Amino acid sequence: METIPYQHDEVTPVAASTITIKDVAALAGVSVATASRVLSGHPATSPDARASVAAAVTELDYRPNAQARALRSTRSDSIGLLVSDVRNPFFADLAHTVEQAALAAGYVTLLGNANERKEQQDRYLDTLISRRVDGIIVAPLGDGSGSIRQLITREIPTVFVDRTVDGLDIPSVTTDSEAGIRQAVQHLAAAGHTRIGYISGPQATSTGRDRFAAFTRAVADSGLSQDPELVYFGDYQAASGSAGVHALLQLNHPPTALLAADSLMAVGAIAILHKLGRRIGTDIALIAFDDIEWFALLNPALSVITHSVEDMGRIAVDMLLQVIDGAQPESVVLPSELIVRASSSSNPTSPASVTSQRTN
Amino acid sequence: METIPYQHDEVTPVAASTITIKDVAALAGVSVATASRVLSGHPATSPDARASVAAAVTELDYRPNAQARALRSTRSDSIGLLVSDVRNPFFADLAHTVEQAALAAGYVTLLGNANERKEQQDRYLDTLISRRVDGIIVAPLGDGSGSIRQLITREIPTVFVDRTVDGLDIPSVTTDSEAGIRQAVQHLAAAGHTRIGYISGPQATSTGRDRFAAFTRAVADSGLSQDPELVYFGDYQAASGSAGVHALLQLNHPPTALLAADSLMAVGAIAILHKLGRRIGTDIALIAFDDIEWFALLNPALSVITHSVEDMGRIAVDMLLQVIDGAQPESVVLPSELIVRASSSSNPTSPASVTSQRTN
DNA sequence: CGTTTCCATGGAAACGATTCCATACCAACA
DNA sequence: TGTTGGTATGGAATCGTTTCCATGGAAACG
Repeated sequence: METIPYQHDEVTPVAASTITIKDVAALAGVSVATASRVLSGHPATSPDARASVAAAVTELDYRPNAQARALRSTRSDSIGLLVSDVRNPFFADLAHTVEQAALAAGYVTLLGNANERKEQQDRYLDTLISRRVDGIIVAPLGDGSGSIRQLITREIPTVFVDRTVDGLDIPSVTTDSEAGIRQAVQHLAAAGHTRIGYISGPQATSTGRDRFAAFTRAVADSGLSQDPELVYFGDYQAASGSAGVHALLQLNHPPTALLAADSLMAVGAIAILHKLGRRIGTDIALIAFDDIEWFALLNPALSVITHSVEDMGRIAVDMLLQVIDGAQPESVVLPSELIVRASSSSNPTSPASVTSQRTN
Repeated sequence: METIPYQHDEVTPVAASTITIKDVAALAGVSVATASRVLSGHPATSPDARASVAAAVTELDYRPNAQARALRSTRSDSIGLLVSDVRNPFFADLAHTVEQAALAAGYVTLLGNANERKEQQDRYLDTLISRRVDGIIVAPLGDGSGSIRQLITREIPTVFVDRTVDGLDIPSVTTDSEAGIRQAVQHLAAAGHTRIGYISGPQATSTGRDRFAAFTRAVADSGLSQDPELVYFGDYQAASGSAGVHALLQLNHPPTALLAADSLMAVGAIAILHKLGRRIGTDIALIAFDDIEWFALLNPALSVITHSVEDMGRIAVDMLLQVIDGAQPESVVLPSELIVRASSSSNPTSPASVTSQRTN
């Protein structure tokens, strides 16, 4: 691809490998100290100094070195956001909200991706700590072991988001899965389902445990089958959703309805149900935790348990700023709610789900 | 939420507000210089020194200050990735691939989100430059004005990804849209469509321009209608996909097939087509640029023009590492290809698309 | 045994900002 | 006029590293 090399069609500084505040001060005819004061908006500066420094800055096209500034002032004006999986639309949305909210407050966001793996989480935590970010928002994974403990020992401002870690006293903003899951189970029970298959998240995450516990309670309270075989433990990734459906449909008494604990596993579930020729909303009911924009575009539209990712991100940033300021904000629990669409409209008398069909 | 305060159930360093290399050196009984050499793997160190420093490091749980290191060594071991929109699954996947590839090469990735807006792109570029990242991968927006010019004047290692900017001599990895779009148009022409509506990306992006040009050429070469009214200019966001469908269907001679220039606009298009009761693949054909995993799960499954985001991310990181090492890699152009699914199986004789239906 | 070579080491100077402290100036007051 | 007080300024220390340079000792060579 031929491109025209850069042309000097306007006055640009020569070479300018590295321009420091010293150069600015020299050109402005003031000391480094004064230049620094002007640049950081210190009140004790004369109009003269402000003018000449400003002129020098634009002429030299000076950009302060954030490293040096952070080293001396112990603030980096950056926060870290550690999510479990950027490809999960829920976390992509969260990243977007957090990043925008942080930017508005004058912080840049460093995004890390744990890939649902503890060692990657630890690696990124170490990196973020090493870079001396001013605070960290993390959707944690695992128990309190490993690098996560340093958040406490080093007193690094931290907020947990979506998930928590038992035994760590860190403010969090999470979702109350209980309400949404209860509504979903009751909704399915009302349609006559007695055997609901549950594709659970990993028990190494608090959401995995909480949602599973909520499901267990709801099933018991509604008098439905508590057959442990109806629960498949996945890992919040699409492939495990497929595997879960596969396993559950092979049971002697397969479920007539399915509840997937997150959106990616729901995607996996839908994919394999399509492949097996099971009609969602007709042969089998399906509800997913997490609302994704295009879930409503599926045919049939997917019933979901929704919770506000915008609120979660915004509040998390808000809380983190408070922690950075030395406050100790209360943890926040956001509501969840069932949205009924066509995918959960089937009832258990549909023909295809009565007999168990072996698939390979 | 009651949690048990952190317990000292193992030997942990006291308080440890900030542990520097000086503390490590003191405990190890060596000088700071030696400690530094051991830590950075300098060959000129004795086994004794290595052992005692290593012991001190673990005992104190020392983490080097990345700011200070970067300040002195002018390397930050970090790269910046500036994408147009994290919520776009294509860029989420790209972010994931880039981040993993960079991590493998020992770099952390700072993710910025331009939100398809030039001022946010400039803001993030300034920030990344300020933080002295070792290199930048950016899916650029707009012309060569604003902060983007600094990438050249400051000689910052940069690679363009997905998009380019005219007149800037920077290596890039992009997709050859031509082939895929030509296949799509020919496929639709073969089914008898003569009026294809095109929901274009913004002309401020190179992909927006390239794909539009490719569409125009393909339509001309296939002898189809070149009516300029059949083109709607969107902004790569979902809402503009809806707006585009709305506008195109209101024409006196509405199109019988639609081609959307990216996945988000396709999502918007699908949403409004559902709402209007137009059956995709029956009343109207639809093809989208960008393949997203769940596009195949839609009913009818969506025909797409696919290109490999994994290759793109991997190659971009690879090229950036080369540029950082002082090389000048050649730009890479990846292929695109049509995948035919059910959404483009309709032909123009379907009833609903013959008359123009006013909608509001 | 004397000289050269090599290697491990420590002192100290950077890196580029912020910030403490002392100073010089000017206005205001007694 | 002499003291006070406030304000703008510059010099210099500092943040936590890396790295240059000099040094000392041991090994290797003649």
